[in-house]
Amino acid sequence: MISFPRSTYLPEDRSEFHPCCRVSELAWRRMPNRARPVVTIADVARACGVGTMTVSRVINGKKHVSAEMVRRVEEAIARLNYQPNEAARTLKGRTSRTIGLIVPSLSDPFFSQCAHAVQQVAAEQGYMTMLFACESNRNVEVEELSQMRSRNIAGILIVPSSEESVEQLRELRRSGMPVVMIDRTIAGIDAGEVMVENLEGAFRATSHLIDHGHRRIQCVGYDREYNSISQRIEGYRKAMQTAGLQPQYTLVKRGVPIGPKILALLRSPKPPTALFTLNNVTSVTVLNALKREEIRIPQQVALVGFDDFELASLLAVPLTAVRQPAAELGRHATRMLIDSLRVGNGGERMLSRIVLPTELILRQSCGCEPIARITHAL
Amino acid sequence: MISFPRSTYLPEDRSEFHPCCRVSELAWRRMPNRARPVVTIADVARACGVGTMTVSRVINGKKHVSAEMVRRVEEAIARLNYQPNEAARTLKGRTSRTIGLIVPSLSDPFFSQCAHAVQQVAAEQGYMTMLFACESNRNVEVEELSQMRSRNIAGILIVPSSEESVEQLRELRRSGMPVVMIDRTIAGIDAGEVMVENLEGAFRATSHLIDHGHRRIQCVGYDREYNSISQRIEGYRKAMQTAGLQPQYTLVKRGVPIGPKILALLRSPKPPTALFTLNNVTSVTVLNALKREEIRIPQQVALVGFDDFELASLLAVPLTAVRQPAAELGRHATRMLIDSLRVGNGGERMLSRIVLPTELILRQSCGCEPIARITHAL
DNA sequence: GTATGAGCTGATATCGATATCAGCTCGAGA
DNA sequence: TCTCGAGCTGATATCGATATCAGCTCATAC
Repeated sequence: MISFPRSTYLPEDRSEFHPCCRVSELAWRRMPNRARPVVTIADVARACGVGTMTVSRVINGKKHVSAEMVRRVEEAIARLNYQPNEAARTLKGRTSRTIGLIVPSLSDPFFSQCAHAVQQVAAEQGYMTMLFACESNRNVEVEELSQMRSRNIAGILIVPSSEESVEQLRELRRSGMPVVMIDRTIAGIDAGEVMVENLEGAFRATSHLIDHGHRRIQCVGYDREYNSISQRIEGYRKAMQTAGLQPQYTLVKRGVPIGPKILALLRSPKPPTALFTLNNVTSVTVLNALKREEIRIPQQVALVGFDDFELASLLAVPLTAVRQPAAELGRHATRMLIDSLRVGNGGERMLSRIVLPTELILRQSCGCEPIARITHAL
Repeated sequence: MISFPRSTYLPEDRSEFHPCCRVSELAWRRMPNRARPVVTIADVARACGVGTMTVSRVINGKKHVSAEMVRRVEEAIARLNYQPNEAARTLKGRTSRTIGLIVPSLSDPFFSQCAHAVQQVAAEQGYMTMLFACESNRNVEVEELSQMRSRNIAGILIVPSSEESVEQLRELRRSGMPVVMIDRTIAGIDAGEVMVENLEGAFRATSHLIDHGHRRIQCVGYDREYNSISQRIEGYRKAMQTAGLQPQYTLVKRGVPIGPKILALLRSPKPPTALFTLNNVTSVTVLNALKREEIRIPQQVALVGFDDFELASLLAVPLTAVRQPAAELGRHATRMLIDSLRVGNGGERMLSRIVLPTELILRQSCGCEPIARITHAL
């Protein structure tokens, strides 16, 4: 083996916090606040020889200020590189120009695409995005919601992943905080909703397998804790029922390995000839299991998944999947939230329900040979 | 085709902002601030019949308060569901418990994993994460950095994607704001750095192809605008040089399609027998092009990429790739930043340089048959 | 010539939490 | 008994921006 130079590399040293930083909570709180030299509105006012209100008016409304004065103040602002202190504005104005985004995870491309869109639309509209990833941990979600209140968040976008936070959310709504739920909803909360046509997408996916001549189609996924999953299950059931077929489910709790169950099922006397997976995590898990056992798709078992992803077309067997418009979801939700912030006063009127269509992307895992697209619109 | 019920679906209505919301910037600024009923420290104090300072002491230090008083105040806080107003704290204390994270994009799994780790570590340490995705747009990055100052961000984590922001960053550093650069660095800025062994990883990847008997190995990617890419290029060059081979580059500017270039190259008289792609976007682009032309990997051309991803093993030809510890990168950077916040006063001492090792994950695209792992440590 | 009001500007109070300092109580030591 | 200090508590000022209102100037109308 050829050798080569090494660069500085010190992972052990830093895998934990620096020793001098392991201070008690108490000591940490007593930490002196760093005094950063800041240019305030008073400095700008002094520089122009005017009062602070004049400067404030220039920064904001610009009404009732002479053109000459605007010029002078703007020049001083530029010269001093003044920037208004958002904390002070927030304190006075009661609401920050910041929206909170709570997602279960960012490792899932569905959520990260969604988050990306949210951040972009918000930025365009002058809002910052405070990001929270709760990793489906119930307590974390509750904690995060309470943090939001602390920080005078203007509104909340949430992919709810815990029934525990119902109480919190309801209370936030009562106090006038606009909330938009994305991808899933929690019953009993008067908030905006942006979802996809889960039932229709699942119906279409299942029907497609039926059209391929499959009769024993297994519905596979992680339980029905979210209503979006329930809707997909219902779409599957309806498609099976319509075709006079018996629905079959393999639904497990989060954390239970699903691969072995499917493999066992495929070795049973009357194995399913096709699988319908309820989300992309399930699809990938199942694909991994099938690959390990070298089960051929779609010859031995066909597969259609809910939720498409970028690399689906480059897989060993390109995956047929129901594409959800993740970025669109985020965009619509953000717009809805900001709309409701603008009309002010809780903006109840603006919080509505949007349901976006899905699209069945035909690739090879369902048994289709040609690559084609069927738009979901009927 | 079987028909099924449709749910409410109104995308056109909402593709833009609601008409009533297209207010001028002026009008929007004059929007009345919603008056939200808030429980303040004064309410808690009144409820206990004590002064606000006593309550403040209970919330924070708990020194110099009798046990009985602590009990009474805590009871009142719980009963009233009081939460301190972060804006007020920030205004008084000059620094918020919020860190800013700037990444080029969240659609790239490398960055989204990194962001996820950052958010988690920060949350554990009582910090919120303000997210910014600049989409490699120079002006946006500059704008975002100035927003940070406005919002009294405690510190900045950045995957820098623009030389334009050098000036901004330098000024922020001067004013005592801790900054940690992730994955890439910009010269001339005195900030923390958390990177991977790019040179070594690329050297190893290239050497592996050489060990497979390849002589014409093409280095493919999107220009050298970041130093991490430059280091990878240098690692490739060094490996080629060490083996007495001639390095060959296909480096294009962002936005230029790279697929056609590679295909043209493969049709030339002396085509490369192997490709080394400089990041995962490039790998995927090249894989797409090769698939379209049905070029077999590794028989017609072998491929090793820098940057591994979750689905690499499920691809038509499982990809051999240099794995970067994305989450580790985020974790270390966040720890470094928070360390430096804790020691306070700019925390210069704590801002150091960390370089993490990479790992070459052997799959089939390089020509290796068995699936095995070679740890990068030498 | 004076009244009126429109247009512009600044002094002051305010948002909520906390640093500072002064005041209070109580027990120990002189 | 008096003093002193330790321990606890509250009044006040402060952070930076803005709402409110008062004051000022000037032109027009009476």
